[in-house]
Amino acid sequence: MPEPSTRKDAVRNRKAVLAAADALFDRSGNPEEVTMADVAAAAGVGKGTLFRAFGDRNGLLLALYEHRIEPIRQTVQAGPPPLGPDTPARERVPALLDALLRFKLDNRRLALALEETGSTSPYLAAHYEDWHSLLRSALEQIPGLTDNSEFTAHVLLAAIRADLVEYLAGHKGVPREEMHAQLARFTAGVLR
Amino acid sequence: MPEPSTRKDAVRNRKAVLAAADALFDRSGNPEEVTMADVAAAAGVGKGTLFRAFGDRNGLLLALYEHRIEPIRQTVQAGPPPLGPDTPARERVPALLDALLRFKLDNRRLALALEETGSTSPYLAAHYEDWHSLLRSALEQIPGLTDNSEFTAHVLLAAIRADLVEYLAGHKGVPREEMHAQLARFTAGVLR
DNA sequence: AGTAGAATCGGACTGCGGGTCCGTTTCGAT
DNA sequence: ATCGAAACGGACCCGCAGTCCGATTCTACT
Repeated sequence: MPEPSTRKDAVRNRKAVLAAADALFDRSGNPEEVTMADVAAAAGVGKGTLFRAFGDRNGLLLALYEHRIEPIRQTVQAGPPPLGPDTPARERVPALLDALLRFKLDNRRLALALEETGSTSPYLAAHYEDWHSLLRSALEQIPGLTDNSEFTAHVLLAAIRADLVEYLAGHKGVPREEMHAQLARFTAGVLR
Repeated sequence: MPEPSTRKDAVRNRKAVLAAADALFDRSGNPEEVTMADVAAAAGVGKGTLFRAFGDRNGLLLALYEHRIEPIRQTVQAGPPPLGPDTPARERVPALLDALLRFKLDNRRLALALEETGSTSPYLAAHYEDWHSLLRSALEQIPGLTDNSEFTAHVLLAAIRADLVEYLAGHKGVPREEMHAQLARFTAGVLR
Protein backbone atom coordinates (compact mmCIF):
# COMPACT_ATOMS: atom_id res chain seq x y z
CA MET A 1 0.00 0.00 0.00
CA PRO A 2 2.73 2.55 0.85
CA GLU A 3 4.04 3.79 -2.47
CA PRO A 4 7.77 3.41 -3.01
CA SER A 5 8.37 7.15 -2.69
CA THR A 6 6.43 8.02 0.44
CA ARG A 7 8.04 10.02 3.17
CA LYS A 8 8.64 7.92 6.19
CA ASP A 9 6.77 10.21 8.57
CA ALA A 10 3.74 9.64 6.37
CA VAL A 11 4.19 5.89 6.63
CA ARG A 12 4.65 6.04 10.39
CA ASN A 13 1.55 8.17 10.82
CA ARG A 14 -0.54 5.95 8.61
CA LYS A 15 0.35 2.97 10.74
CA ALA A 16 -0.32 4.88 13.94
CA VAL A 17 -3.76 5.87 12.70
CA LEU A 18 -4.66 2.35 11.64
CA ALA A 19 -3.60 0.95 14.99
CA ALA A 20 -5.48 3.59 16.94
CA ALA A 21 -8.64 3.21 14.88
CA ASP A 22 -8.44 -0.55 15.15
CA ALA A 23 -8.40 -0.31 18.93
CA LEU A 24 -11.01 2.40 19.22
CA PHE A 25 -13.62 0.70 17.06
CA ASP A 26 -13.34 -2.58 18.90
CA ARG A 27 -13.62 -0.90 22.26
CA SER A 28 -16.74 1.21 21.86
CA GLY A 29 -20.18 -0.37 21.73
CA ASN A 30 -21.55 1.88 19.06
CA PRO A 31 -19.09 2.62 16.26
CA GLU A 32 -20.89 5.85 15.40
CA GLU A 33 -19.63 7.43 18.55
CA VAL A 34 -16.03 7.05 17.50
CA THR A 35 -15.31 10.38 15.84
CA MET A 36 -12.52 11.20 13.43
CA ALA A 37 -11.18 13.64 15.99
CA ASP A 38 -10.99 10.81 18.52
CA VAL A 39 -9.03 8.66 16.14
CA ALA A 40 -6.64 11.49 15.33
CA ALA A 41 -6.10 12.25 19.00
CA ALA A 42 -5.57 8.61 19.92
CA ALA A 43 -3.02 8.29 17.13
CA GLY A 44 -1.24 11.45 18.25
CA VAL A 45 -1.83 13.07 14.90
CA GLY A 46 -3.72 16.07 13.53
CA LYS A 47 -7.03 15.76 11.76
CA GLY A 48 -5.49 17.05 8.57
CA THR A 49 -3.06 14.15 8.50
CA LEU A 50 -5.81 11.66 9.12
CA PHE A 51 -7.94 12.93 6.27
CA ARG A 52 -5.03 13.27 3.86
CA ALA A 53 -4.09 9.66 4.47
CA PHE A 54 -7.54 8.13 4.08
CA GLY A 55 -9.70 10.60 2.23
CA ASP A 56 -12.73 10.38 4.47
CA ARG A 57 -14.30 8.31 7.18
CA ASN A 58 -15.29 5.61 4.77
CA GLY A 59 -11.76 5.39 3.42
CA LEU A 60 -10.43 4.73 6.89
CA LEU A 61 -13.02 2.05 7.56
CA LEU A 62 -12.23 0.44 4.24
CA ALA A 63 -8.52 0.36 4.92
CA LEU A 64 -9.15 -1.31 8.27
CA TYR A 65 -11.50 -3.79 6.66
CA GLU A 66 -9.12 -4.75 3.90
CA HIS A 67 -6.33 -5.26 6.37
CA ARG A 68 -8.40 -7.62 8.47
CA ILE A 69 -10.06 -9.56 5.69
CA GLU A 70 -6.84 -10.16 3.78
CA PRO A 71 -6.17 -13.66 5.20
CA ILE A 72 -9.62 -14.86 4.21
CA ARG A 73 -9.34 -13.33 0.78
CA GLN A 74 -6.05 -15.11 0.24
CA THR A 75 -7.37 -18.45 1.37
CA VAL A 76 -10.41 -18.15 -0.83
CA GLN A 77 -8.35 -17.18 -3.83
CA ALA A 78 -5.58 -19.72 -3.61
CA GLY A 79 -5.89 -21.80 -0.49
CA PRO A 80 -6.86 -25.39 0.29
CA PRO A 81 -10.44 -26.67 0.59
CA PRO A 82 -13.00 -26.02 1.91
CA LEU A 83 -12.47 -22.34 1.02
CA GLY A 84 -10.05 -22.52 -1.89
CA PRO A 85 -11.01 -22.68 -5.55
CA ASP A 86 -10.63 -26.45 -5.79
CA THR A 87 -13.58 -27.12 -3.52
CA PRO A 88 -16.76 -28.63 -4.98
CA ALA A 89 -19.46 -25.96 -4.99
CA ARG A 90 -21.74 -27.89 -2.66
CA GLU A 91 -19.14 -27.66 0.09
CA ARG A 92 -17.70 -24.32 -0.83
CA VAL A 93 -20.89 -22.31 -0.54
CA PRO A 94 -21.54 -23.16 3.11
CA ALA A 95 -17.84 -22.82 3.87
CA LEU A 96 -17.73 -19.32 2.42
CA LEU A 97 -20.77 -18.23 4.37
CA ASP A 98 -19.41 -19.77 7.51
CA ALA A 99 -16.10 -17.98 7.14
CA LEU A 100 -17.82 -14.67 6.51
CA LEU A 101 -20.07 -15.14 9.50
CA ARG A 102 -17.04 -15.90 11.67
CA PHE A 103 -15.39 -12.76 10.34
CA LYS A 104 -18.38 -10.62 11.17
CA LEU A 105 -18.61 -12.08 14.64
CA ASP A 106 -14.93 -11.41 15.20
CA ASN A 107 -15.12 -7.90 13.80
CA ARG A 108 -18.59 -6.83 14.76
CA ARG A 109 -17.96 -3.18 15.47
CA LEU A 110 -15.92 -2.64 12.37
CA ALA A 111 -18.34 -4.47 10.11
CA LEU A 112 -21.21 -2.51 11.59
CA ALA A 113 -19.46 0.79 11.08
CA LEU A 114 -18.68 -0.17 7.52
CA GLU A 115 -22.23 -1.15 6.63
CA GLU A 116 -23.84 1.74 8.43
CA THR A 117 -22.05 4.76 7.02
CA GLY A 118 -25.29 6.57 6.30
CA SER A 119 -25.39 7.70 2.72
CA THR A 120 -23.40 4.81 1.30
CA SER A 121 -25.47 1.66 0.93
CA PRO A 122 -23.31 -1.40 1.59
CA TYR A 123 -24.31 -2.66 -1.83
CA LEU A 124 -22.32 0.03 -3.52
CA ALA A 125 -19.06 -1.00 -1.86
CA ALA A 126 -16.58 -2.69 -4.17
CA HIS A 127 -16.08 -5.70 -1.95
CA TYR A 128 -19.78 -6.52 -1.97
CA GLU A 129 -19.64 -7.10 -5.70
CA ASP A 130 -16.65 -9.37 -5.20
CA TRP A 131 -18.29 -11.61 -2.65
CA HIS A 132 -21.53 -11.67 -4.54
CA SER A 133 -20.04 -12.72 -7.83
CA LEU A 134 -17.93 -15.37 -6.12
CA LEU A 135 -20.90 -16.82 -4.34
CA ARG A 136 -23.05 -16.59 -7.40
CA SER A 137 -20.66 -18.48 -9.62
CA ALA A 138 -20.37 -21.18 -6.97
CA LEU A 139 -24.14 -21.46 -6.84
CA GLU A 140 -24.35 -21.75 -10.59
CA GLN A 141 -22.38 -24.95 -10.46
CA ILE A 142 -25.01 -26.61 -8.35
CA PRO A 143 -27.70 -28.28 -10.43
CA GLY A 144 -31.17 -26.89 -9.73
CA LEU A 145 -29.94 -23.52 -8.52
CA THR A 146 -28.51 -22.14 -11.72
CA ASP A 147 -31.61 -20.16 -12.62
CA ASN A 148 -31.99 -18.04 -9.48
CA SER A 149 -28.33 -17.88 -8.46
CA GLU A 150 -28.09 -14.12 -8.68
CA PHE A 151 -30.87 -13.44 -6.23
CA THR A 152 -30.01 -16.41 -4.05
CA ALA A 153 -26.50 -15.06 -3.59
CA HIS A 154 -27.90 -11.71 -2.49
CA VAL A 155 -30.15 -13.32 0.06
CA LEU A 156 -27.45 -15.55 1.49
CA LEU A 157 -25.23 -12.52 1.95
CA ALA A 158 -28.11 -10.63 3.50
CA ALA A 159 -28.42 -13.43 6.02
CA ILE A 160 -25.07 -12.46 7.52
CA ARG A 161 -25.32 -8.70 7.37
CA ALA A 162 -23.50 -6.97 10.17
CA ASP A 163 -26.53 -5.45 11.83
CA LEU A 164 -28.44 -8.72 11.81
CA VAL A 165 -25.45 -10.52 13.26
CA GLU A 166 -25.07 -7.82 15.87
CA TYR A 167 -28.75 -8.00 16.72
CA LEU A 168 -28.75 -11.75 17.15
CA ALA A 169 -25.39 -12.17 18.81
CA GLY A 170 -25.27 -8.96 20.78
CA HIS A 171 -28.85 -8.09 21.57
CA LYS A 172 -30.57 -11.45 21.64
CA GLY A 173 -27.60 -13.23 23.13
CA VAL A 174 -27.53 -16.07 20.61
CA PRO A 175 -24.23 -17.90 21.14
CA ARG A 176 -21.68 -18.22 18.37
CA GLU A 177 -22.04 -21.91 17.66
CA GLU A 178 -25.79 -21.60 17.59
CA MET A 179 -25.54 -18.93 14.91
CA HIS A 180 -23.19 -21.03 12.86
CA ALA A 181 -25.53 -23.99 13.22
CA GLN A 182 -28.60 -22.01 12.16
CA LEU A 183 -26.84 -20.56 9.17
CA ALA A 184 -25.59 -24.00 8.16
CA ARG A 185 -29.06 -25.49 8.49
CA PHE A 186 -30.60 -22.73 6.45
CA THR A 187 -27.95 -22.93 3.77
CA ALA A 188 -28.33 -26.68 3.52
CA GLY A 189 -32.05 -26.19 3.01
CA VAL A 190 -31.47 -23.73 0.21
CA LEU A 191 -28.94 -26.00 -1.50
CA ARG A 192 -31.45 -28.81 -1.09
CA MET B 1 -53.97 9.56 16.92
CA PRO B 2 -54.97 13.15 17.91
CA GLU B 3 -55.96 13.12 21.57
CA PRO B 4 -59.46 14.31 22.36
CA SER B 5 -58.18 17.55 23.90
CA THR B 6 -55.71 18.78 21.33
CA ARG B 7 -55.83 22.30 20.11
CA LYS B 8 -56.99 22.43 16.56
CA ASP B 9 -53.99 24.39 15.30
CA ALA B 10 -51.87 21.52 16.56
CA VAL B 11 -53.98 19.05 14.62
CA ARG B 12 -53.87 21.15 11.50
CA ASN B 13 -50.10 21.54 11.70
CA ARG B 14 -49.57 17.85 12.29
CA LYS B 15 -51.45 17.04 9.12
CA ALA B 16 -49.59 19.70 7.17
CA VAL B 17 -46.27 18.27 8.28
CA LEU B 18 -47.24 14.71 7.39
CA ALA B 19 -48.41 15.77 3.95
CA ALA B 20 -45.29 17.82 3.29
CA ALA B 21 -42.93 15.10 4.49
CA ASP B 22 -44.79 12.52 2.46
CA ALA B 23 -44.26 14.52 -0.69
CA LEU B 24 -40.66 15.49 0.02
CA PHE B 25 -39.42 11.99 0.74
CA ASP B 26 -40.94 10.58 -2.40
CA ARG B 27 -39.52 13.31 -4.54
CA SER B 28 -35.85 13.28 -3.59
CA GLY B 29 -33.57 10.47 -4.65
CA ASN B 30 -31.63 10.24 -1.44
CA PRO B 31 -33.81 10.55 1.67
CA GLU B 32 -30.86 11.72 3.74
CA GLU B 33 -30.85 15.00 1.94
CA VAL B 34 -34.34 15.87 3.10
CA THR B 35 -33.65 17.88 6.24
CA MET B 36 -36.03 18.61 9.06
CA ALA B 37 -35.78 22.28 8.20
CA ASP B 38 -36.92 21.46 4.67
CA VAL B 39 -39.94 19.59 5.97
CA ALA B 40 -40.85 22.41 8.33
CA ALA B 41 -40.52 25.00 5.59
CA ALA B 42 -42.56 22.95 3.11
CA ALA B 43 -45.28 22.54 5.72
CA GLY B 44 -45.24 26.27 6.47
CA VAL B 45 -44.38 25.60 10.08
CA GLY B 46 -41.50 26.32 12.45
CA LYS B 47 -38.95 23.70 13.42
CA GLY B 48 -40.10 23.85 17.01
CA THR B 49 -43.59 22.75 15.96
CA LEU B 50 -42.23 19.92 13.90
CA PHE B 51 -40.12 18.54 16.71
CA ARG B 52 -42.83 18.95 19.33
CA ALA B 53 -45.25 16.99 17.19
CA PHE B 54 -42.97 14.07 16.34
CA GLY B 55 -40.15 14.03 18.86
CA ASP B 56 -37.31 13.57 16.42
CA ARG B 57 -36.55 12.60 12.86
CA ASN B 58 -37.19 8.98 13.52
CA GLY B 59 -40.56 9.76 15.05
CA LEU B 60 -41.62 11.54 11.90
CA LEU B 61 -40.48 8.69 9.69
CA LEU B 62 -42.32 6.24 11.88
CA ALA B 63 -45.54 8.21 11.75
CA LEU B 64 -45.33 8.27 7.97
CA TYR B 65 -44.60 4.57 7.84
CA GLU B 66 -47.49 3.62 10.09
CA HIS B 67 -49.85 5.70 8.05
CA ARG B 68 -48.85 4.01 4.83
CA ILE B 69 -48.63 0.46 6.07
CA GLU B 70 -51.96 0.55 7.84
CA PRO B 71 -54.00 -1.05 4.99
CA ILE B 72 -51.62 -3.99 4.82
CA ARG B 73 -51.59 -4.40 8.57
CA GLN B 74 -55.38 -4.50 8.59
CA THR B 75 -55.63 -7.02 5.82
CA VAL B 76 -53.08 -9.25 7.49
CA GLN B 77 -54.83 -9.05 10.81
CA ALA B 78 -58.39 -9.57 9.74
CA GLY B 79 -58.68 -9.72 5.98
CA PRO B 80 -59.38 -12.46 3.45
CA PRO B 81 -56.79 -14.89 2.09
CA PRO B 82 -54.07 -14.95 0.95
CA LEU B 83 -52.96 -12.41 3.57
CA GLY B 84 -55.53 -12.85 6.31
CA PRO B 85 -55.23 -15.19 9.27
CA ASP B 86 -57.32 -17.95 7.69
CA THR B 87 -54.75 -18.68 5.03
CA PRO B 88 -52.83 -21.97 5.12
CA ALA B 89 -49.23 -21.23 6.11
CA ARG B 90 -47.80 -22.57 2.86
CA GLU B 91 -49.63 -19.90 0.92
CA ARG B 92 -49.51 -17.19 3.53
CA VAL B 93 -45.73 -17.01 3.85
CA PRO B 94 -45.09 -16.17 0.19
CA ALA B 95 -48.10 -13.85 0.17
CA LEU B 96 -46.78 -11.91 3.15
CA LEU B 97 -43.34 -11.53 1.61
CA ASP B 98 -44.85 -10.54 -1.69
CA ALA B 99 -46.99 -7.87 -0.06
CA LEU B 100 -44.05 -6.50 1.87
CA LEU B 101 -41.91 -6.41 -1.25
CA ARG B 102 -44.62 -4.55 -3.08
CA PHE B 103 -44.83 -2.11 -0.20
CA LYS B 104 -41.11 -1.48 -0.27
CA LEU B 105 -41.14 -0.98 -4.01
CA ASP B 106 -44.00 1.47 -3.71
CA ASN B 107 -42.41 3.31 -0.79
CA ARG B 108 -38.75 2.99 -1.55
CA ARG B 109 -37.57 6.36 -0.31
CA LEU B 110 -39.47 6.17 2.90
CA ALA B 111 -38.46 2.61 3.66
CA LEU B 112 -34.86 3.48 2.95
CA ALA B 113 -34.94 6.49 5.23
CA LEU B 114 -36.51 4.40 7.94
CA GLU B 115 -33.96 1.61 7.78
CA GLU B 116 -31.00 3.90 7.42
CA THR B 117 -31.36 6.30 10.31
CA GLY B 118 -27.81 5.78 11.37
CA SER B 119 -27.63 4.88 15.02
CA THR B 120 -30.88 2.94 15.12
CA SER B 121 -30.55 -0.54 13.68
CA PRO B 122 -33.77 -1.52 11.89
CA TYR B 123 -33.91 -4.57 14.11
CA LEU B 124 -34.63 -2.45 17.14
CA ALA B 125 -37.75 -0.93 15.58
CA ALA B 126 -41.00 -2.17 17.08
CA HIS B 127 -42.53 -3.13 13.76
CA TYR B 128 -39.65 -5.44 12.92
CA GLU B 129 -40.52 -7.61 15.88
CA ASP B 130 -44.12 -7.68 14.72
CA TRP B 131 -43.40 -8.88 11.22
CA HIS B 132 -40.80 -11.31 12.41
CA SER B 133 -43.02 -13.02 14.92
CA LEU B 134 -45.88 -13.20 12.44
CA LEU B 135 -43.69 -14.76 9.79
CA ARG B 136 -42.09 -17.06 12.27
CA SER B 137 -45.33 -18.45 13.58
CA ALA B 138 -46.49 -19.05 10.02
CA LEU B 139 -43.28 -20.93 9.29
CA GLU B 140 -43.71 -23.05 12.37
CA GLN B 141 -46.89 -24.47 10.94
CA ILE B 142 -45.07 -25.88 7.97
CA PRO B 143 -43.72 -29.36 8.60
CA GLY B 144 -39.96 -29.57 8.25
CA LEU B 145 -39.34 -25.91 9.00
CA THR B 146 -40.37 -25.79 12.61
CA ASP B 147 -36.85 -26.18 13.96
CA ASN B 148 -35.16 -23.24 12.24
CA SER B 149 -38.18 -20.96 11.92
CA GLU B 150 -36.69 -18.15 13.97
CA PHE B 151 -33.62 -17.74 11.81
CA THR B 152 -35.46 -18.49 8.59
CA ALA B 153 -37.88 -15.64 9.30
CA HIS B 154 -34.96 -13.27 9.82
CA VAL B 155 -33.40 -14.27 6.53
CA LEU B 156 -36.62 -13.99 4.56
CA LEU B 157 -37.13 -10.50 5.90
CA ALA B 158 -33.51 -9.66 5.12
CA ALA B 159 -34.21 -10.66 1.53
CA ILE B 160 -36.53 -7.68 1.13
CA ARG B 161 -34.62 -5.06 3.07
CA ALA B 162 -35.07 -1.57 1.73
CA ASP B 163 -31.48 -1.02 0.65
CA LEU B 164 -31.30 -4.34 -1.17
CA VAL B 165 -34.57 -3.62 -2.93
CA GLU B 166 -33.34 -0.17 -3.83
CA TYR B 167 -30.07 -1.58 -5.12
CA LEU B 168 -31.75 -4.17 -7.32
CA ALA B 169 -34.69 -2.13 -8.52
CA GLY B 170 -33.06 1.27 -8.63
CA HIS B 171 -29.41 0.67 -9.35
CA LYS B 172 -29.42 -2.58 -11.27
CA GLY B 173 -32.67 -1.84 -13.05
CA VAL B 174 -34.35 -5.15 -12.25
CA PRO B 175 -38.02 -4.73 -13.17
CA ARG B 176 -40.76 -5.15 -10.61
CA GLU B 177 -42.23 -8.41 -11.84
CA GLU B 178 -38.77 -9.92 -12.11
CA MET B 179 -38.12 -9.12 -8.46
CA HIS B 180 -41.43 -10.61 -7.42
CA ALA B 181 -40.65 -13.70 -9.46
CA GLN B 182 -37.19 -14.14 -7.98
CA LEU B 183 -38.47 -13.72 -4.47
CA ALA B 184 -41.26 -16.20 -5.11
CA ARG B 185 -38.85 -18.75 -6.55
CA PHE B 186 -36.48 -18.37 -3.65
CA THR B 187 -39.26 -18.62 -1.09
CA ALA B 188 -40.67 -21.69 -2.76
CA GLY B 189 -37.24 -23.28 -2.53
CA VAL B 190 -36.97 -22.53 1.15
CA LEU B 191 -40.45 -23.92 1.83
CA ARG B 192 -39.54 -26.93 -0.24
C1' DA C 1 -68.19 39.60 23.83
C1' DG C 2 -64.26 39.95 26.74
C1' DT C 3 -60.44 38.19 29.11
C1' DA C 4 -57.04 35.30 31.54
C1' DG C 5 -53.77 31.89 31.19
C1' DA C 6 -52.38 27.76 29.27
C1' DA C 7 -50.84 25.46 25.22
C1' DT C 8 -48.70 26.11 20.89
C1' DC C 9 -45.89 28.51 17.67
C1' DG C 10 -41.58 29.60 15.20
C1' DG C 11 -37.11 30.91 14.21
C1' DA C 12 -32.76 32.26 16.43
C1' DC C 13 -29.50 29.60 18.74
C1' DT C 14 -26.50 25.63 20.37
C1' DG C 15 -23.64 21.48 19.97
C1' DC C 16 -21.39 18.44 17.36
C1' DG C 17 -19.08 16.01 13.83
C1' DG C 18 -17.13 15.67 9.11
C1' DG C 19 -14.16 17.85 6.21
C1' DT C 20 -10.97 21.99 4.66
C1' DC C 21 -7.21 25.49 4.76
C1' DC C 22 -2.92 27.23 5.18
C1' DG C 23 1.08 28.83 7.94
C1' DT C 24 4.70 25.88 9.96
C1' DT C 25 7.67 21.85 10.22
C1' DT C 26 10.10 17.89 8.47
C1' DC C 27 12.20 15.27 4.95
C1' DG C 28 15.73 14.04 1.63
C1' DA C 29 18.23 15.12 -2.58
C1' DT C 30 22.16 17.82 -3.97
C1' DA D 1 24.46 23.32 4.72
C1' DT D 2 20.74 24.52 1.78
C1' DC D 3 16.46 24.53 -0.59
C1' DG D 4 12.17 22.95 -2.66
C1' DA D 5 8.64 19.75 -1.95
C1' DA D 6 5.78 17.08 0.80
C1' DA D 7 3.51 16.35 5.14
C1' DC D 8 1.86 18.24 9.44
C1' DG D 9 -1.84 19.85 12.67
C1' DG D 10 -5.21 22.43 14.69
C1' DA D 11 -8.07 26.49 13.94
C1' DC D 12 -11.79 27.05 11.10
C1' DC D 13 -16.09 26.34 8.26
C1' DC D 14 -20.45 24.22 7.18
C1' DG D 15 -24.71 21.76 7.60
C1' DC D 16 -27.96 19.52 10.40
C1' DA D 17 -30.56 17.60 14.45
C1' DG D 18 -32.48 19.24 18.30
C1' DT D 19 -33.51 23.18 22.10
C1' DC D 20 -35.24 27.55 24.05
C1' DC D 21 -38.11 31.17 25.06
C1' DG D 22 -40.60 35.46 23.90
C1' DA D 23 -44.65 36.11 20.85
C1' DT D 24 -49.03 34.34 19.42
C1' DT D 25 -53.32 31.76 19.35
C1' DC D 26 -56.69 28.96 21.27
C1' DT D 27 -60.37 27.84 24.74
C1' DA D 28 -62.84 27.92 29.00
C1' DC D 29 -65.12 30.70 32.00
C1' DT D 30 -67.85 34.91 33.18
